[in-house]
Amino acid sequence: MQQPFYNHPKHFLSVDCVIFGYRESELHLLLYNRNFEPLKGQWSLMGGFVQESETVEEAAGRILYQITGLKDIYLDQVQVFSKSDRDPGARVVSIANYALIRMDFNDKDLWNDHGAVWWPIQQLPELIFDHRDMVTAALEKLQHKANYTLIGQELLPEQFTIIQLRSLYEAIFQCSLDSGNFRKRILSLKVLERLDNKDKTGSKKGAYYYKYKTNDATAKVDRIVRLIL
Amino acid sequence: MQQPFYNHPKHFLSVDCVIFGYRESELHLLLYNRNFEPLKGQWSLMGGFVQESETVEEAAGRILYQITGLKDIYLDQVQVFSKSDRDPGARVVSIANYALIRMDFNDKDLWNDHGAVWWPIQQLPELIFDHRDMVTAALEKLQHKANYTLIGQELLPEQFTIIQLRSLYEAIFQCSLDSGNFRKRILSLKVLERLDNKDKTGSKKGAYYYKYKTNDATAKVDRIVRLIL
DNA sequence: ACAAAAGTGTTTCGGCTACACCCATGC
DNA sequence: GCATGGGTGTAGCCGAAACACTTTTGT
Repeated sequence: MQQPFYNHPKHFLSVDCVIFGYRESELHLLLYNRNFEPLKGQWSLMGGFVQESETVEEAAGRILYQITGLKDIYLDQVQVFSKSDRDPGARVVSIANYALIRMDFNDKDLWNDHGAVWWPIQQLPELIFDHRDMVTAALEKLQHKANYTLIGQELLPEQFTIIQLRSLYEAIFQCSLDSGNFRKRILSLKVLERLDNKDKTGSKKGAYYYKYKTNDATAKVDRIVRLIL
Repeated sequence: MQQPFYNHPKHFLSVDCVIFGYRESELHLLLYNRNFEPLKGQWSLMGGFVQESETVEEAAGRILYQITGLKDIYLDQVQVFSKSDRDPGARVVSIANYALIRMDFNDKDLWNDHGAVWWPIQQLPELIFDHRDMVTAALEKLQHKANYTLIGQELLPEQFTIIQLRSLYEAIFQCSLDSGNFRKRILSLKVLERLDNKDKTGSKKGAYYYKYKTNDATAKVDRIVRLIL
């Protein structure tokens, strides 16, 4: 069955990143406008080729760093896309990843230089190749993650209110959640710590800020949102 | 950021298959004994290289066909493994997949020729490279799938009893499940159909055989086993 | 009749839902 | 005071867990 290496073909390997951000009760994606041929002017995910000595994860991190100037971004593998005609230029096998970043914590100049623009996820432009499928698969994976770990550290500011967290969940799952029940469920996980200051922008009373307690916020929990009814 | 294709390296791309089977209340893996150097005589997952014109899924299907003689095997992508030193022979990026097959439905000669042997998952031999990590990741993915769809079509015979199905779930999740509650939960999904014949091997009374109703057995359901307590 | 496994019923408990209600504050 | 959003309380319901109980049949 097996043959020596040199009898087998080699492939271009690329990494495409579905970069999620959150602002004003809506999920956003960071897309970029291709400033080179082919398909110049069209919208695409951030991507690049895997180099000789790096892992897929390192390649994705490198690409994110080039565009955002940020290191240690949360990254998760989604799926391999390998249809041989997916990229008309050449046979390229691509590994889709998704990343979570705080939209405010970024160097605007850097991504402006790259032609990167945040798009609300409900109104995405047309994307090249199979990038739209990558977005769909990445969103599913994000939903799953959000359901089994308390997400938000990566997408929200250091301090956030329970209301902001609920809005984030509503944006991720595209459904409305009962405010009282959501609060109780989240607080029962005991991973958030209430701070003394309040966010007064939303009301006169003000809403307490919370932050993640320790770094054990990655602890797995039973599902937060019941998806199938 | 982007450069033309020809400035980027190409990579060997392989596919490794974690092949699950089920027999006698235990999950098994189909492993093979390398009959070629390097590492001749050591145990490994089934694998092979992705060819020029095939997708990753096709490559995995082809490899499974070579070993089992079966087509249309259930296959699911697990994860990409890309550490540059994972295969000491060369830099090979590998995509782990898992497959589900019925252990009885197979051509023994075919896999004997390939040096393939079923191992109970509790007593696996040492595996080469990072194949052990692949098994772990595949099992997690299988657990997730089994929790959200009624699995078994791929692993059990056409006809099976609820008791067999429960044993399968106990093998997958490595825990014991209350027999009455499991039965009620499964039947409430309304995807199984009771047949008129019984399995008399386990008791004098006999246990009714069931089979999957239509092909909508892939319907998603709320979690069957609560994992986090 | 008895044993043993298959299958059903029943009780209890906890958590989730829905919604009503209190709280704090700026105007 | 009262409108507004933040936050808490609660009754009811549903499903899951635990386990007792019934059924079937070979010996």
